[in-house]
Amino acid sequence: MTIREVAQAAGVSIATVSRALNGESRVSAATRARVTAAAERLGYLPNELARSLHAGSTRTIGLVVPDLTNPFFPELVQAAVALADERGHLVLLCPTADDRDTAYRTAVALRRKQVDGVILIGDRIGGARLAEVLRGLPVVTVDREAHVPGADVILSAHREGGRLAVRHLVECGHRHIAHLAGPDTLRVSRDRLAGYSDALAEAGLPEVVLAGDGLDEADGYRLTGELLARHPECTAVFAANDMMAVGALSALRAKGFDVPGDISVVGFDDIHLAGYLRPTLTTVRQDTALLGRRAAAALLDRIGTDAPPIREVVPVELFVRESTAPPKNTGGPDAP
Amino acid sequence: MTIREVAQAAGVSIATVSRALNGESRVSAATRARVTAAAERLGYLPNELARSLHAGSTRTIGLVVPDLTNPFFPELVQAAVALADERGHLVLLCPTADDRDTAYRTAVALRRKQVDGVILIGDRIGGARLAEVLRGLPVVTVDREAHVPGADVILSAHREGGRLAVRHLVECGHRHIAHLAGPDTLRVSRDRLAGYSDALAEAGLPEVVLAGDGLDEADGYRLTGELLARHPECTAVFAANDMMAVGALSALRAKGFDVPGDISVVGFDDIHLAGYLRPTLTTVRQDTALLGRRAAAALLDRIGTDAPPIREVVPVELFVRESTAPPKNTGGPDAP
DNA sequence: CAAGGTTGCGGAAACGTTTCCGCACACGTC
DNA sequence: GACGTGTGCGGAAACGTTTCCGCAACCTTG
Repeated sequence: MTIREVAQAAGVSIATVSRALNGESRVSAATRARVTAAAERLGYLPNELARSLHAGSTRTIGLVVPDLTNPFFPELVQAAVALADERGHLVLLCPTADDRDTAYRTAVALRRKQVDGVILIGDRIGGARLAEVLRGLPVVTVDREAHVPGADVILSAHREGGRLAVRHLVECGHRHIAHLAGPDTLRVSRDRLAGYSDALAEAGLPEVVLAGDGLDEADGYRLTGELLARHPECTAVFAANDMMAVGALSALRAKGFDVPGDISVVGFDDIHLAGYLRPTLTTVRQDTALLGRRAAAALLDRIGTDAPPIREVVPVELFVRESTAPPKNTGGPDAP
Repeated sequence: MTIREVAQAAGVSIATVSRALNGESRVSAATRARVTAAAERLGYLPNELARSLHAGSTRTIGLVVPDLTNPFFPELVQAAVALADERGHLVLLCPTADDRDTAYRTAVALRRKQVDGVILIGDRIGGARLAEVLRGLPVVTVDREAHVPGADVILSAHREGGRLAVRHLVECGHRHIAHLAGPDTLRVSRDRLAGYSDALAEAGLPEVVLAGDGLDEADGYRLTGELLARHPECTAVFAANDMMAVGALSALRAKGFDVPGDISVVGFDDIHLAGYLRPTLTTVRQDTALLGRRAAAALLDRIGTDAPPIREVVPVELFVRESTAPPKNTGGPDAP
């Protein structure tokens, strides 16, 4: 079903069909009616390929995401796609398994498809080859500093989140607050640690940092064991993420500690599980949906215009639940 | 960077460039070397739009999914995209919010983009208009019977899953097993209910079915209250999904019942939470990744060929955890 | 050495749009 | 009545490929 058949059916030229259907001026009401009727009757749908080839724009963007299995990403992806849709763009979804080569291959494929722009999510991709193949294309990176020159950067306020979490513990009255840190190869780990340090510096309190190789439950469990052995004075723990906090809760339960009676625990991420644990977990939530929306909006704003790259930090929010309370012995500000 | 510039740089015609880069025969080794060198040097990437326009195939498929926020879908999507990638296809991701109009709009957009095929996921979409716009295009529907004529159908074994869950309870020795059903407007609810009935019929046991308006925690909580009031003889509950099972656990805890001591509970879906509840939840897991892989594979198999539509049921698996045990009073087969 | 086949390559058509340019015609104006 | 002005429309170019067809040169074969 091509424009030619519509033209024939309406008894006009293809140029006129195109003008009539695109709302262009310079076409009489009568012929426009005939053309739209014919198009309707034949079920004509313009071939977007041909349109794009001519126009040099596909109204399609690429979304490169490490791993949808990680619960952090689906909401972000959903929000980004929804915003793109609102603004008339489709999204090519490309999981990369957080792998540099795959990311490069993907970028090449996206370029060949002539996408109008690319959103890059994830910490572990980048590199000169990637930057090279993306050169000249609008790019937005999410949750990592750009290794692609000229890219917009949308970040979650990890550092501010760490500060919020620890400030909450300080305000509860805790004086010895430990941090179960993630690997310092990850920016998020470093930023959350920095926030922890900020808050303790503000309050003039000492730091106790235990760093793990990973960010999962096992790391949290193990580090908590070490913590109890080496720093018995601590009455509160800020874990670098919720899964480590889950491990911490298990370890504390195993050793007979009450949470939050003996020790308070704060996590980071607000995974779904957090509200179902016993006790429910105080944690910091990233606004993943907003992150996705802002990333897509930034990209679409940049397409067409040649605005300078922006850098935007999306706020996080502290959710106080059952796992934090004033310390029993020392007494917090609210204690008698 | 077009093929023309490469041709000029290599001192040959564009036809020769095309042949050289596509591994076609009929081009001498010397010129091929010159051409590939020039292409490499200039960083030439073929414009896939033009290729597709000519070839009538975009190597792109559409993936229409209700809602990525539902933890059922991301893994499925990931697997489908991964398989498509393996076979050289890209994926346009289209969330529909489970809405008929959006699904229709989406289908139109995909058709205009000339996708080679479409995977439709979700229960609530369909309709004559959708079928009309998709006519002639390879379509695979996942987890619902096709309302699109000629579509392949990939299903999870919901009925078999219900049967497995209830058979497990029967084998534990339960004689009064209730079902907390979902709304009968949903095929999954009906199928799981059917499996429940199958297993009880096999065992010659009576049915006790309470149906809710939805499938969430609140429904599970409310129905469990009714169940305890009206059917005190029941020692086991099969909930239509895990969230209802979570509600059931809460209700039972609230009324002072021990799980599995007094009452056993089985869910369906194996959501992440299931392994973290107290007690951990016995449940049936759909193989969402396999569902996604099979859907994508079926679609790609169908593109090009004109094989007849297939119908495939992907097996489910029972995960026995802490929430099920033989009944205390009556004694199961293992009881003294 | 002529005839026929093979090899390597270029010209040009085709895919389906959009849009520029130009043509014909009607209309108003001097 | 000649002349601009504006309106409505068609022809054709262009977007960047792939591929068909044809042409020249070479090789084989009798």
